[in-house]
Amino acid sequence: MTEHCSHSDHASCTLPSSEQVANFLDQAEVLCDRRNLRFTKLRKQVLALVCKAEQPVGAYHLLDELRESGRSAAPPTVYRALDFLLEQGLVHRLATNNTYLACAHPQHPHAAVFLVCSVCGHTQEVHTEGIIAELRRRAEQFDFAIKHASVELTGWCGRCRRSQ
Amino acid sequence: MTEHCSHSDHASCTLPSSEQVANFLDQAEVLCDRRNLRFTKLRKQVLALVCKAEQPVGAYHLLDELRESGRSAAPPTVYRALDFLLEQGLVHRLATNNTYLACAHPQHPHAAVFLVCSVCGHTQEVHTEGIIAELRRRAEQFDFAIKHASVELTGWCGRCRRSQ
DNA sequence: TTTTGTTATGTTATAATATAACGTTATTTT
DNA sequence: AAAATAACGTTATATTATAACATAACAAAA
Ligand SMILES: [Zn+2]
Ligand SMILES: [Zn+2]
Ligand SMILES: [Zn+2]
Ligand SMILES: [Zn+2]
Repeated sequence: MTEHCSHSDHASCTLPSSEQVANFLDQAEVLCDRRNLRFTKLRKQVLALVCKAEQPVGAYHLLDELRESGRSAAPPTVYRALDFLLEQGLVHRLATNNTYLACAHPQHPHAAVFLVCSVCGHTQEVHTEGIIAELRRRAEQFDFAIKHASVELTGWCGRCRRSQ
Repeated sequence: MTEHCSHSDHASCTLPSSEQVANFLDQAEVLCDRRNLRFTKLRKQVLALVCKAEQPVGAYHLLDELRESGRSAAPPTVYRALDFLLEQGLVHRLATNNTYLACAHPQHPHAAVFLVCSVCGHTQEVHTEGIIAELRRRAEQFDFAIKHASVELTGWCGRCRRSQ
C-alpha cells in the first residue's frame, strides 16, 4: 500500500500496519455501500492482500496467496476481483511491470504519477493535478481528449542511489 | 510510423510513403554505422515492418509478417530485433497495449508522450521536453531520479470524437 | 589467410500474463 | 416463492515474453 503520509522521505515511512489496512478496508466498504456495489469476501480479501504488500504485486502472486489462504482460486478469480477494484479506483495497475497497488486516495477519482524504483521496487503514488492538467492541455492542442493517463516514471529512489 | 510532419491535424496526415520508409531506414543505417553497430538484414526488416504499419504493432503480428516474407522466424527472432531497435531509440514500446512503433525523431535520445486513441488505435508521438523536465523536477522533490518516463495518454482523437 | 573470439541468429521449450466460455451459487428484485 | 441478476468456480486457451543451447555470420588477431 502506498503511504498516506505527507512527508516526502519515504525511506522513513513505516510499512502499513494492520490497523492501517483495516482502516483502508473500512473505507473501501463505505465507498462500495455508497455506490450500491457488493464488497464481497473475495474482493475484500484481494484488496487486503494488495494493501499488505510492501510493493506492487503481480496477479499470480495474489493468486498464490489466495490459494495459501485455503480458498479455491484460479486466474479468473483474481483478475475479476482486480477488475472490480480497478473500476472503483481502489487499486491502480502499473502497465510497465504488470503489477497492482492500492490507491493512496481512493475517495476521489484521479490520475496519478507513479515513481517506480527499478532497484528495490519501491513505488510511490504522487498526486500532481498540475501535471495531469498540463498533459490534458497539451493533448488538446493535438485535438485529443484524454480518458486515462498512464504516467510511470522508472528510476532510482534516493535510498538506492545513496547505497550505489 | 509516427508522422514527421509539423502540423497538429494528424487526420490530414498521409500514411508513410515507401519513400519515407526508405528514408527512415537510411537514417537508421547511418545511425548504426556511427555507433559501430550492425544494422543486419533482420533488424532492417523488422524496422521496415514497424515503419510501414499505420499503427503500433504487436510482436506476434511482426512475427507473422516475417514468416509471410519467407523468413524462418520464432518469437526470439522478433524480440531480439525489437530489443536492439529499442536500445538504439529507433522504436518505442507502448506498455499500455504491448505494441511497438517507430520513433519520430531517432536522431536524438528523448522521452516522449504518446497519445493513443482507444477507438481507432491511432497513436501520435509528441515531443514536449517541457513536460518531461517538469516531471523530472517533481520527481526530484521526492528524491527520485528518473531513468525512463512512460507517459501514455489514452483517449479519443478528434476524428473519432467528431464521428461519435 | 587460417585461426580465434565475438556477435547474431535458429530452434525448441517454457514462463508469465490474461481472457473465453460455461456451469453453479449467491444475492436482489418482483 | 419465482425470476432475474450478479458473483464465483472451473476448465481451457489466448497472448506476451524469455531461457537455454546450437549454429552461423562476422571481425579481429595471428
Ligand atoms: Zn490513486
Ligand atoms: Zn529503491
Ligand atoms: Zn521517439
Ligand atoms: Zn481515433
